[in-house]
Amino acid sequence: MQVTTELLSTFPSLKPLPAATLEQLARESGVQKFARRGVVLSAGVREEHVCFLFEGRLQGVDFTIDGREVGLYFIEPGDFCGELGMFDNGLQPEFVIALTAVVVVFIPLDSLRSASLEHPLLLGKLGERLAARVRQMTRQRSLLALPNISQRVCCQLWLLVPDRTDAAGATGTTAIIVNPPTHMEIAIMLSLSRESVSRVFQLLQARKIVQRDGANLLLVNDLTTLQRLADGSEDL
Amino acid sequence: MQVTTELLSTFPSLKPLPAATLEQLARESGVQKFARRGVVLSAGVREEHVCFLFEGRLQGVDFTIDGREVGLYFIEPGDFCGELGMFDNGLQPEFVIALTAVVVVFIPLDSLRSASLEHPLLLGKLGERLAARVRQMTRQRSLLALPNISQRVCCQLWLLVPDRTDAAGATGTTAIIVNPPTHMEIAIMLSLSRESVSRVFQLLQARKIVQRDGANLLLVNDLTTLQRLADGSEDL
DNA sequence: CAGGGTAAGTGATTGTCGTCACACGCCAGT
DNA sequence: ACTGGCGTGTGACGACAATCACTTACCCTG
Repeated sequence: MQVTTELLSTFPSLKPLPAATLEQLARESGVQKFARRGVVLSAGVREEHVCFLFEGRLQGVDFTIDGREVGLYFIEPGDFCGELGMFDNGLQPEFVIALTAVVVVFIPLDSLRSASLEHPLLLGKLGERLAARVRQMTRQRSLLALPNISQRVCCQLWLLVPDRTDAAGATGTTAIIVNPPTHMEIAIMLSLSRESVSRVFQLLQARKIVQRDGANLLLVNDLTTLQRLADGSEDL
Repeated sequence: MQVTTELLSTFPSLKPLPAATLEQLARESGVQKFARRGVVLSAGVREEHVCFLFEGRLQGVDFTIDGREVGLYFIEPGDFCGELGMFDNGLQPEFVIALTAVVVVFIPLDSLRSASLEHPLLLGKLGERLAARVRQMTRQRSLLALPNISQRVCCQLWLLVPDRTDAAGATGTTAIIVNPPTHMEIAIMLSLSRESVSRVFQLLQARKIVQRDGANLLLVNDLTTLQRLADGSEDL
């Protein structure tokens, strides 16, 4: 399908590029749709494109030797993935799959490489993204070391809260998580069983800390307590 | 302490740089020694240096909210850490501590930045390093999801084997790990208790798969079986 | 409206791993 | 030679999370 410069400039990392460069990129790129559970990038192969997410939600996943699914990170619209190939010649380390129906733009690594030669800014953006990945993975790694399972779930939930601030009370005590991950998705992010996640959610709902609102809305009624549960100063 | 260009050129990432650049870097850098357990880089602060390891061994560690230590990666001589600051303006995400007495060279971010403006190669090296970090963390993450504890330990052990190849038998069946991590260090890498690691090692030693040789040498007598244990085709 | 797929809730059971408590050997320092 | 610290080995015990096996609810889609 045809890619327009307008489409490309919806992506924050590409927007600063001059029109001519965007046109060049647009010519060499392609749009693609995937259904839920579709495999957008495959692990173990040399992916020759960076994948920009226009619509929907992606997840980076890996698999253990014994076939267990492992959740790594989420990708939201406007963000991208598969940028590792820009930095070395290795293989794509993880799968990227569609959590919902998605629309993505594939830009060839080569095109981005030549674009970034003229516009180091672009390379900078890619570097920032990679650095953010490392930070996110480090945070997630310490989550996994929490021996208390409820705390782990609460921490993850806390990380899903949009624009949380460190000062708990200051921000008001309620928030909304749109399109929250399913229990299963949370479970594989935290190396837990789905049932365990489900049971933690039962407790959270019983204490009115969170509350479902339809299929794709999760209300966090008591941010303060959630944070206290997350940082371990309170037990569920 | 004074840094010489000879010292800097022992580092593979810096060696390709022209002499003039190395001299400039040398003038702005410093050597420092740390005792075992010394804190080389601190999490949560803006580190203004990249840290090149000349001698000894470093480990990246983080801490959970409840104070548990989390092992992230090892740094061997010739390699470096703290390069995240080159890519964004964020804080150092993890601690880097000395596992043995170490000698490190601190090069200011600013110096590296100006050097990399003239020599994009250097930036490339830093990018490769970052990409390698992401790959390593991804691999480690799937390790953590293994439900079987012995398999987890065996996998980690397998990763510690120098120049292992995928073809198990082809490489001969024995290897040597120099300065193997302590049980405790392995435990925090895998989010296990020290005792559990100890017990797995007992089994491995009973089956003559590994064998200690003095304090700082671990012989892997049966690489083939170790690999089978690691990939789950055999149980301990 | 039936039917199938997916998400979620729940109880019973089992196995495992962390914790605690201790002992041992080794080495460096005084 | 005594000490203290550290790395390690080991048993007993209890807590707790995974697993299994259902059920329920909620959609799409035909």
